[in-house]
Formats: sequence, structure tokens, C-alpha cells
Amino acid sequence: MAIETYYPFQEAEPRWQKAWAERRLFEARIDGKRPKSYILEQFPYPSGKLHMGHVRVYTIGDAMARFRRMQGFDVLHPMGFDAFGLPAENAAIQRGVRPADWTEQCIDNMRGQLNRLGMSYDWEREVVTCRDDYYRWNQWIFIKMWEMGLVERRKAAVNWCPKCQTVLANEQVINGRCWRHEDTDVDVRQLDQWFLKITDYADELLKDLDDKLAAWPNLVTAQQRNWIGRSEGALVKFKVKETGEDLPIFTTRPDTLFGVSFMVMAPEHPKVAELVKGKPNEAEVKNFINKIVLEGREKRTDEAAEKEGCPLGLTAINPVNGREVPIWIANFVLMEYGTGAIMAVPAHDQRDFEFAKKFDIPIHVVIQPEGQTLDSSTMTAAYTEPGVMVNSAQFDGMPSPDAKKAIVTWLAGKKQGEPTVQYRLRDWLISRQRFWGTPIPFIHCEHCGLVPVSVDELPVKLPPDAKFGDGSPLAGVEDFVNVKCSKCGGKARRETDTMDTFFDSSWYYLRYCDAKNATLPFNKEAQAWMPVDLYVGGKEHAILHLLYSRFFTKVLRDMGLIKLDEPFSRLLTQGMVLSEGKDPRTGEVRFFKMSKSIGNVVDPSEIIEQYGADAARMFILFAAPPDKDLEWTTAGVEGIARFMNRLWRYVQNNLHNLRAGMALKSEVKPGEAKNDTDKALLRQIHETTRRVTADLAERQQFNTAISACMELLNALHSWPLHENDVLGYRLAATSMSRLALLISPFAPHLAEEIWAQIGGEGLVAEQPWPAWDEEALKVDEIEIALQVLGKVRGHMMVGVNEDEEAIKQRALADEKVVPFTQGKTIRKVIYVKHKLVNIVAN
RNA sequence: GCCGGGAUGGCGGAACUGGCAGACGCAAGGGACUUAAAAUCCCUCGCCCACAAGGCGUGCGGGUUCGAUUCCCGCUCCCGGCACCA
Repeated sequence: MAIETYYPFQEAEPRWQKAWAERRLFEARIDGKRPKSYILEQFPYPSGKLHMGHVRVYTIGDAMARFRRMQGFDVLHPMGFDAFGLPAENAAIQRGVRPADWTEQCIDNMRGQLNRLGMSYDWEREVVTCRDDYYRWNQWIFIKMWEMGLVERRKAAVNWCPKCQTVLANEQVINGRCWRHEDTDVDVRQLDQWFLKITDYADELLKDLDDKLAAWPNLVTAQQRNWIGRSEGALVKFKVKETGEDLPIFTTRPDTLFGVSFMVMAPEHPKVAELVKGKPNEAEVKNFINKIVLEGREKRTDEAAEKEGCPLGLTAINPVNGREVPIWIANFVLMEYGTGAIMAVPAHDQRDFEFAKKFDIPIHVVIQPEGQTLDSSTMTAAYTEPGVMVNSAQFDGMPSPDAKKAIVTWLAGKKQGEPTVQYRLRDWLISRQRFWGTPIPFIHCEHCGLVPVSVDELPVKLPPDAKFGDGSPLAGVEDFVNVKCSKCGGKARRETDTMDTFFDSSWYYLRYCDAKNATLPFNKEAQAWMPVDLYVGGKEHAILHLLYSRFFTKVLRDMGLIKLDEPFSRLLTQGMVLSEGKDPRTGEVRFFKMSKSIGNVVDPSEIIEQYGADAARMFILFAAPPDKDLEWTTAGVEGIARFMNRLWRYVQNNLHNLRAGMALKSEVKPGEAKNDTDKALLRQIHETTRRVTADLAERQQFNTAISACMELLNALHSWPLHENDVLGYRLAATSMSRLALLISPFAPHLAEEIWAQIGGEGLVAEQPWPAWDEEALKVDEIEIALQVLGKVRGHMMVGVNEDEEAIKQRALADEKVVPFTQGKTIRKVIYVKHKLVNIVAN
């Protein structure tokens, strides 16, 4: 008689959450006797409530943390909040609340939601970046970086977002627009700003991508490699004929030096104004510069943009052959890269070619392709491939790749050039003209200039209130701004910029290891826990957060705080959560990233209420592999809820037998199962254990792990549980207790509920992970496929130890096989052990 | 243009080292139970062929192999990143 009930998740889930919290099962301890595992997910910005994307990352991380804990690892699985940032400040402006109050309220709400999902965090180590017990260490690290020479305040052309009312880092500018405001072009402004010299670490950041981050997705390492943008080339000294001064250029093509026919400087190049000062064309040049600068960076760096140029009326001397060439300024040359000046070889560079054609500048061919002769008067595009050197004095006849090195060596001997490496990566602009961030711990003294705040005066606390409106909010807080110089005691002003919030998130993973340390940002415990063994987060941080964190780790290492080169040994970038929606423009119905404008947002709270936290977790893990986008469907969630109920119902309907079996406290051993159905079930129990373990440990492939559990339940359903049969009780109990343990990383509440019902001891969360027995996986006979010419024609049972020759003979005589071999010559018979026989006959 | 990733039934996906393509789930269809519905249970479910036997089938075209979703060569299309970086 079947009992129709539903798993009462509304009541059960909070009950188990309470049980875990009371037993403090998730508090991390490390003693060095057991292996450690640091499982971390990117901490959220406290926006107010969780979205499905959060549920996905945190479920993935939680499943892994629970699995490792049961496996006997010392697990660190912490959570915190990336709490500084503009949205809180904007909320403060719009609602007239303090950013701190608003943020803390959001945090409370989100912490509650995370707990409601059953996440196994060690909240004792919570890190909240907007509290002064955290951000004081930002300031401490910043001052140490200053002492190491890694902090610079300098005037530079910087990106300004008019909506954010602050400057941005290069990494925060996407296609010339603000990363937060896709519709807002950033301006370029000349401002005094604070930079971290990440470029000092460019080489190591690049090298370690290959050497130490093999377990990162290619997508991420490739993007970082691209962003760092290493180019090998040479610095070559050209000379200005009229003034005699040196004008160095950077080139990756020293093999084309004999083909230079002009030189180009960036319009902003500081030497330009000097060079044309008092010259008749001064006004003309200045007009041109103004025009280009006004165009803005986005337009200028568009490859399709028309080449614009203006001659300076000056001459450069090419050091390789003494040839005198005109100097131009042009829109396509950037001040920030190389030396801000280039040599131009129209025959072998497409940009130079277009420029030369437009302004009628000579073209000199110096590299000929194999078996072809280029003619400068008939060329329609630059030839940029390798070839044979011509018109290049003693280098003629040399293959151009060889000439690259030879020419640089020759120039170096004459002190006219040297090999060099350039990076695309720029220093990290970290100052922001906003309130809700870590105050930069410096003062500006009228006498002493820039003075760091002494480390024992930290933290420099944010004032509780500020005047929001035009300009930097902190600048209007007089108590904050007016200070005495700590060096000379004279009048001074506090720095009113705050730090980019990416500073906060660049080292939070270290703080978790030693979250309450009041004398240092972190100490020895960090050495024991680090590196993070699995870091789960979104691809959108491929460059930003993940590059900055790598940089910080190397800096903190060089500061002597930790022995560590890379913070995250393994990275899992989870896909987005999509749901069905209607394209507002085309009306097309398909899956989109959840967004308000499309109206396809699914609220996790509603799902938890309707189906429970476990169903949400299970569906999210089951619907797609973790690194792929996931299509959220109600039917899918119902499917998973159906599975959980089936499991639940099996327990209810067989409660008596399961309890009786559990009470005997002994799992069925391989030799004990006698009949075929029992043997098959026992075998599947162990096979499932093996599959789930491998899927979690090696591949983080939760979808297949869950489907293995489904298969085991299906098998259990069709297995006949005979009443009054002790082996039967025990086998049922073995199956069900295993199932409870195996699904517990995914559906921890249901697992506990089942475990308790069948009479399991203690909590599932503190049980050891089950092992599989190779003996139980063994079978007496296996079905193999019979192929003729690679096509399956039938099947046959073979004994595991059956003689190969006997199998082949039986296969050749098989009634399904014979029609396909009749009248043909048997060329070969291939046997793949325990898989197939393939007969080659024609 | 350069770099990275994809393409498997109506759908999400599986196939781990070159060895039976389509596990598991969703949707769909049929049936049982029910006064009825829901729930549950059973069956079918890649395509062609009325059935069967058979043939075809993992984006396309070649190749290697006894055997290819998997390896190699050449394409197409889609997604993501970078891009006048000298």
C-alpha cells in the first residue's frame, strides 16, 4: 500500500539549518594532520537580495565544500561581502540614508538568504570590506606598497565617467564606455591620480599563466595574456636634424628599418609643442592637436577611422642609413604605448601604407616575398609577411626573421638602439573621487608635500556623513580634510580620494584565513590555508579581479607576508543563468540572461518558497555542467522536485524495512549477495559511489553525478524487496543510506531528513564519504557487441575470464553475424576485451 | 584581423583513454488507477521505410583506422574577448 506524501521542505529545511549551526559543523580548523581544502566563491556585492546567478555560484561552491568535508579534509569555506561601491552611495543620495546603514541592512538580508539555501559557511570568518576592521588593512597595505615604490601619484591622461563622477581604471573601460554605464562614453582628462605599478609585475604575471595556472580555463588565461600584451622589439634612436636631440621609437620590426620613409609622433607627445615653438606652422599644428584630442579616444582608436596627419616641418635622421625623413603627427599614434613616437615603413605596415598613400610619401620596399618582386609604385597593400632582405646594405639576402636580430645587435654595437620589451598593460589607476570606499591614507602638507599616514594612526576612518553633490564628497567634510602634518606639525589637507573597490577584493581571500587578526592583515594561518584550492566565479572578472588578485599576491609575497606566487590554484568560471523571455525589439522568444528589461527574472526566494532550497540547488546543478550557461525552466525544477519526492516516498513506503536494515549496522558486503538481482543492485550501489566521487573530485561535473543517483533510485525501485528477508532489509538500507550520503552535497536537507528517518546516527554532514569496493564492481559475465566491418550486428554474453579464441569462434558462429559474413573472406577478427568483437570480412 | 570556446534527437544534456551514439531529465504520445481531475505507476519516443528486415545519422567536405562524436587536413556558422599597441 503506497503512501502519497510530499517531502515537507518548508518545515524540514530550517530545522536542519538550525541543527548544523548548533553543532558548529562548518567552522574551519586546521591542524596539518589532515589534507586541507580551501573552497571559495567570489563574495557578493550587497545589493539587497540574491539573484539566480548568486544561487548558482554558491551552490557549486557549497557542494564542493560539503563533499571535501565528508572526504575528511579540513575545509575552509567562508563568506563575506564586497561592501564598498557606488550603488550604496547612489542609494544614499536617492533615499537620504547613510551608505553604511543601507549596506548593513542589505548584508543582513543576503546573509539570511544564503543560510536559507543551506550554505555551509564558517560565518565566524565573515569579511565585510566597508568596516574599518577590514579597510584599515587596505590602508596598511597601501602604505607598505608606497614604501616599496609601487604607489605613484602622477598627472596623466585618465578615463573619466561623467555618470560615476570619477576616474576609472583601464580595465573598467569597455569599448570606450564605462563598465557600469554601457551608454556612457568616458572622457579623457589630465588629472593628478594614484596608480599602483602593476606593470612592474607584467612579466611575472604573464609567465606564471603558463607555469602555474594550468588548471585555469584557457579562456581566462588567454584573455590575461592578451591584456598584458607583451611585444618583443627594439628601441631605436632617431635624431631630430634641426635640434640634434634624440627621438627614440619602439618597433617590433627592426628588419624594416631601411624602409623608413617618415616618422610619426603622437599629438600629445610633450616634445611636439617644444619642437614647433616659434615656428611659422605653430598655430596650424596646435589646431590639429586640438582637433584630434577633442575627437576622444574611442573614435581615435577605431581601426576604421580615417588617418589624419599634420607635418611638423622637421626632419628625422634614420640611424641605419642616415636617410632624412619628415616628422609628422597623426591621430593613429598613441602616447601611452612605446615612446609615443614611431618609425613609419609604408611598404611593410598597413597603417603606414594608408598614411603614405594619402599624403603622398615615398614607399621603399626592403623585404621581398620568396619568388616575387614587389614594386612600390604598384603595391595596393603593405607586405607584412617574412621574406628576403633587399635595399638594406649588408643585410641584403638575409631572411627577414634573422635580420631582426642582426640589425638590433648591429645598432646596439653603435649605441643607436637596443632590444626591449613592451607591454600593453598600464598601471592600475586606483583613486576614485567618491565617498563609499577606503580613504587613501595620505596627507598633503604645505611644507613636506605628500606624507603617508603613520601605520599606527590607522584606520583613517570614513566620516559617517558627507555632502553628496558635485565634486568629491569627502572634500566637503572639514573635520576630515583639515589635519596637521605628522612630520612637521604644519597645516595639511587629507587626501579626499578613496580607493577603487577592486583594491578591497584583491586580498580578501587572505583575510578569511585569519579574519580577526588585529595586528596584521593576516598571519601564519594564511600560509596553512592558502592557496585557494577551488575558486568559483564569473568570467566577467577574467581580467579585472583575477588579474589584480594575482598582482596583490605577488606584492604581498614580496612584502614578506606570505610565501605564495599564485592565490587560486584551480578556477571554475560558472556560466550564466538564462530564462525564457521576449526580445523587446524583435518580439522573438528565446533564452536570455535574466534582466528586468526583458522581464524574465526568476526570484530565488519564490523558488525556495515553492519548491525548497534543495530543489533549487539540485536543479541548478543538474541542468547544465557548471561552466556552461544554464536554461532555467519551471518544468525542469518540477522534474527535479519529482525525483526528490520519489526518493522521499520510497523511504516512507519502506520505512519499517529500512529501519530494520539500518539497525543491524552493517552494509551488505560483496560476497553476501546471492541472487542476480541482489548482486546487480549491490554492484550499482558501488558503481554509483564510484561515479559520484569521480565526478565531484576530478571534474566538478555535478549534472552527471546527480543522474547517477537518479539511476540508482530507478534501480532500487525495480528491485524486489522481499518481506521477512534480512539480507533484503540490509540491502535496502545499504542503498538508501548511500543515496542519502551521495546526494548530500547537492540536497543537504533532504539527505539529513532521510538519514534521520531510516535511523542513521548523527548528522549526514558529519559522516565520512562512502567508499566503493572494487570487489563489488566485479561481474561474472559481460555483454559485448558483435560487429562486422565496424557495424553492430548483434550482442553476446561472455565470461569475464573466457578465452579470447573461444569468444572469437562463438562470435563467428553467431546467428546475427553469419548473414553478413556468408560468402566472404574473413580477413581479421579483432577482440577488444570486455567490449566487442569486430569481424573484418569482404 | 588576432585569441579563446562551441555545433550531438522536439529541448537541456551524456558518451571519462579511438570501441555498442543519445545515459539522466524535460516535453510529447499511448495506457492503468480515478465518478473526474491532480498525483502516481507502466509503455513508446533520432530519421527513413505501414511492420519487419534493412538503410541513414554527432555542422559541412576529405583523410587516418578493423572501428572516428573523439585523431589529422580543409571549410561553414554561432558565442565570448581583444583590436590603428607600431
